[in-house]
Amino acid sequence: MKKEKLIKILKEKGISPTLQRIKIYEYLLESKEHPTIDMIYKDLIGEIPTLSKTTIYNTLYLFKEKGLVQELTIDENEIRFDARTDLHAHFKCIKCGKIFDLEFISKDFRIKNLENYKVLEYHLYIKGICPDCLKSY
Amino acid sequence: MKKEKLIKILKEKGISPTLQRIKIYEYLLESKEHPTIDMIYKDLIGEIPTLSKTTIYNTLYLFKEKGLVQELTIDENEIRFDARTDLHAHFKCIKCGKIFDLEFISKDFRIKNLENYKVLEYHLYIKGICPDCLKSY
DNA sequence: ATCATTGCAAACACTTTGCATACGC
DNA sequence: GCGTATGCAAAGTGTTTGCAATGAT
Repeated sequence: MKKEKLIKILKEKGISPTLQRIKIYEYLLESKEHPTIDMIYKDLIGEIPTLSKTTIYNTLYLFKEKGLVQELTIDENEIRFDARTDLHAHFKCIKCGKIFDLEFISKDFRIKNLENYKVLEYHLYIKGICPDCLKSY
Repeated sequence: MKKEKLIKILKEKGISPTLQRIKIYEYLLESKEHPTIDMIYKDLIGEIPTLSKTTIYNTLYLFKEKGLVQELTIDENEIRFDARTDLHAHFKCIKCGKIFDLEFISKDFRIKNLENYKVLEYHLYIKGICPDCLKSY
């Protein structure tokens, strides 16, 4: 995605497009890995040598607040972020630790008494072994 | 549930029924709160004054390995455990932090290419505001 | 000059590890 | 007595906080 487009998206959400924010958002969009804070940090510190993890935390929680990213809690230890905010499922491989996006063909789950709750987020997490790890068994 | 029954269940799973393990399992079964390690610790330290968190960790991961409990990752900060291992959904209230069990009326979600993966666990997590917190708005 | 943003360093909180002690057959 | 279970203390890891420095208008 072009840098101008990214800046436009950030501005539309009311986020002032600083270098750090642009780079972090760009990274999230391009990475298909649902990166952790640490992954983002390690990959961007080359480009932005003064980058701190604090800024990444600040930025991602700001993005989340503005509805630009979603936070995943599929992982036991670390928080992960996803720039896709539409409804899709996530698969975590217990062998390699990777997290994959999965698409719904149909999603018709009805839940008892859910009308009494105010729903803000849905997360479907599936854990198991991914195709690659199954092969090398 | 009677203590004898608990001991029987533990033995059937190949877990030697020590006092700590019985109490922790009993607590999990009776609590509807999907407690964190800390909640278990605080509530049982009165009964078992020498109890340590290490033992609670050991015990719960042993239980998990034996299929007696499931681990929830709905929470950002803490791991929670649930003695119900059948498929049901979990709701986390972002106001009060409580976690509720929700029952499926129907669950027909089909996911693209899932046949390439080996599925071990499903988790449906919903976040929002619970009925009680909605009232006091 | 003022306000927002960044980022270092310290503090925190939860979890894991190492190892010595205690328990049970 | 020997293997298992327990639990203290220390270390480890991810996250949050306080605050000073920087940057933008």
